[in-house]
Parts: sequence; C-alpha cells; structure tokens
Amino acid sequence: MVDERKDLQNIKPIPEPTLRRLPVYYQYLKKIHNERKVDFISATQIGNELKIIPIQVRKDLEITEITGRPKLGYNVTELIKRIEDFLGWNNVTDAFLVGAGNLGSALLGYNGFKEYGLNIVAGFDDDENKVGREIGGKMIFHVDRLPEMIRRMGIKIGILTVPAAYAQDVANTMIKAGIRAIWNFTHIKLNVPANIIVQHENLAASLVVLSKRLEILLQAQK
Amino acid sequence: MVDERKDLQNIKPIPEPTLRRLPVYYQYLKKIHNERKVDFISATQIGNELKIIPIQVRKDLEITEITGRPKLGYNVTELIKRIEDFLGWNNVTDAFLVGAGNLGSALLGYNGFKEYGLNIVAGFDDDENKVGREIGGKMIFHVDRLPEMIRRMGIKIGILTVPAAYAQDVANTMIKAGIRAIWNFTHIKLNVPANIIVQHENLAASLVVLSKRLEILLQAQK
DNA sequence: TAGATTGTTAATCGATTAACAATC
DNA sequence: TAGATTGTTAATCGATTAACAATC
Repeated sequence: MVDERKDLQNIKPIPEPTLRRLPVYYQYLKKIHNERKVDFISATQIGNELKIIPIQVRKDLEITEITGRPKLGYNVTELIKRIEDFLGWNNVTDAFLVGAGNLGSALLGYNGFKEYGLNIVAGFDDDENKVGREIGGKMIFHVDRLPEMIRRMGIKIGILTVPAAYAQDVANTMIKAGIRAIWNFTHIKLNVPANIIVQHENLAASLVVLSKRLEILLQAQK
Repeated sequence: MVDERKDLQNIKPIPEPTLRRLPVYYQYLKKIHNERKVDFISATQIGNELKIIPIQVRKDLEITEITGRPKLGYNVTELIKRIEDFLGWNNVTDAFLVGAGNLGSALLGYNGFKEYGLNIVAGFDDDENKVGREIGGKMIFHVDRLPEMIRRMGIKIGILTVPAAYAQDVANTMIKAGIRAIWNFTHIKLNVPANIIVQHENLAASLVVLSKRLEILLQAQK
C-alpha cells in the first residue's frame, strides 16, 4: 500500500507551466546568489521580483521536494541544487544541430545551453564552404555523415535549423538513425511517429499572442 | 440587455492556447488549398492531420465566427480569410529589430513574418561594420538613432536580439521612445512597466520541456 | 512573543472533452 | 434517406488561487 502510493507519486505528471517556470526561478536565484550574499529567500521575495504570486512559487518549488523554513524561506544554495537535480542539469546530454545558417550559427555560438544540460557537439550542413570549418567552436560536418555519426555516438537529440523545404527530410533521416527528440526551429509542422518527441519553436504562434495582446492594450487606451 | 450581452462577448478573453493553434490551422489550410483543389474541409480531417481532436478544432475555429455546414465542414477559402481577419493579418504592423548578430540576421532574413502581419522595417546595431549595410534586405542603422526613429515612425513593436548584457538597457531605450511591445529573444527576464508587453522567447524553458519529455520516454522503455 | 512564511488541503477558474439535437 | 458533421450546452480535468494550521 505504502509502496503503491510512492509509485503513484513518482508517476504524477509534472505540469508543463511549472516546468517552464523553473528555469526562470533558477536564473533569478543564480543572480541573487552571485550579487548579494543572502542565505535564505522566501517565496514572497521571489514572487515580487518575478511578478508571480507567492503561492504559485511555493507550489512550483514543491515539486523539487525542497523543504523551506517558516519565517525564513528557502536556502538559496540548496534550492539551486534542487532545481538542477530535478531538471537533470548535472549530466549533460549531447545533441547534433543540422543547418548552419544564421539561426543555426546563433545556437552553435551560444554557450549557455551546457548550463541547462545540453551540449551541442557538432553541426551539419550541405554547404561545402562550411563543412570542415568551425562555427561557434563547433565542427561542421557534411550532412551525408549525419546518420553514421548519430548511430556511432548514440545521439538522442537533434536540433533542426534547416530551410523549411528540407525540414521533413532531415527529420526523417534523424529518426531513422536513432534520434528520439527533435528541437524544431523551422516553420514546418513535422510528421513523426508517435514515439518521437518534437519540441516546435513556433514563432508564428508567439507572434500571434504578442500581436493580440498589443491590439487589446492599444484598444483599451483609445 | 441584448447590447450588453454583445459587449460581453467582444470582451470575452481569447484563450492563449487557441490563439497559438490558429496559425497551425492556417498553415495547413494554405497547404491543402494550394495542393489539392478542395472546397470544404471538416474539423475531423483537420484534426486527423494535425493530431488535434475534432472538438478542439471546432471550438478553436468557433472564435473566428465562421459557420460551417453539417456533413460538409468549412469552406477552405472562407476559413483562411476568417483566420486572417481575426488575427489582423491584413494590416501589417511595422517593427524594429535591435541586434544584428546571427540570430538577428536570421530574423531579418526571414520573409515569412509579413504573412503573419509583421514587417521588420529596419535593423539596429552598434557595430560600425554593419551600420549602413543591408542584412536580409533590411537597412542597418546605428543604435544611437533608435529613439529618434521609433518616435518619427511611430513604431510600436521592438524585436530584441542583442547580447544579454545589453538587453535591459536597450529595452529601456525602446520603451522611453514609445515602443509598447517587445519580442524578447535574449536569455534575460526584462524588467518593464506594467503597460508594456513582453513576449519572451525563452529557449531554456522549451529545452526543459523537451528534456523532461525525453527522460520520461526513455525511462518508460527501460 | 508576534508575525511572517511554510506545507497542505480545499475552492475556484478556465480549458479541454463529452454529449447530443439540428441539419445538409 | 442515412450518416457524417456542425453548433451548443454540459461534464470533466488540471492548473491556479485561497485558506489556514503549524512553526521558527
């Protein structure tokens, strides 16, 4: 009975909104940890700074199984550690990026992903001018070598920054070679088998939200 | 009484998930409209293709106030038009982009935004090598000219693709000059007045969702 | 001690999903 | 006509928010 309850707890799905807020807390915690020398921080303080109500903060942090102290709040160092543990940022996962254009180069050059548990080990492109060179410190290989290298290195995550027209083909190649999750930066909705994860960075969707909010704001002021 | 009800309907907030799905429907509708010559499409067909349950599709499309025909579905041309109207994609809004690095260049070079009602009219940077040149067909101005040009052209949307260290400063400049909405591609949470809209393209948050889903998938298969 | 804050249970809110009569 | 599909109302589900005893 007791064991069963524990099992259910572990299986309990993590709310996606909570998941998305955790890195926001994390960034803030790192900042105050560096800037001021505070040992403890309350959900109220975090909430004030990030404009999230304190109850929400407490509920979100609960998922890391941290225990705070009434009146004091949470130990900053411990909280940072807990979030890292919960999100698995200790053991970094390797990824390949395909499409070393402007967007791809931007991602290759961003060194912050390692902090979030992702290591882009190499880039791929079909442009012979790029193959063999380094972009953002990462070697660029010809896209023909993609399947072989995915297999050999056991890569599970692929980052897709190719032109829209090639997106589905490259995704197919990735999946056939063993990629299990695709971070899709193209404007195409990918067609993939049910057991493949696609995280679509859909700028059109974001833009729609931005525009509507602006429209409402401007109308309210007329 | 009747009028009051109508007012309330207009004020009725639009669910953000619906808003984000509309461009997905739109892209698909455009595709089938070009490819095959079908006049009508049902929520069932749309749902099958996009892996969204039909009721969800119907509920989402309801917001555009389209009326479908039982047995037949929706008129494709009309539906496309309705979504365009609802999202205000007919009258394009101008925007400035600040930070013409790799990411900024990728956005400047993407011509698809116009289709979604956004026109990036110019870029800004502090790199003298870039100032005066064109990137992706858009002229790059020195960032010193940003306030003056925002005022003169009455620009309301700013796209932020500068290095994290400059993000808050540039945002402040934008807001002071009259920008009302910021599309934030930096890794920094911006501090802005309550009446300014920030749409934060938070890659860390997306990455966290991707990683957790992959973790769960891989664990389930062990 | 008094008061702020946690942890936890309950209430509310909004989005998703179901049900079903109307209809082409 | 029969059956698929819409439009609409109701039920369910999950996330947010509230309430409050425990506590440092």
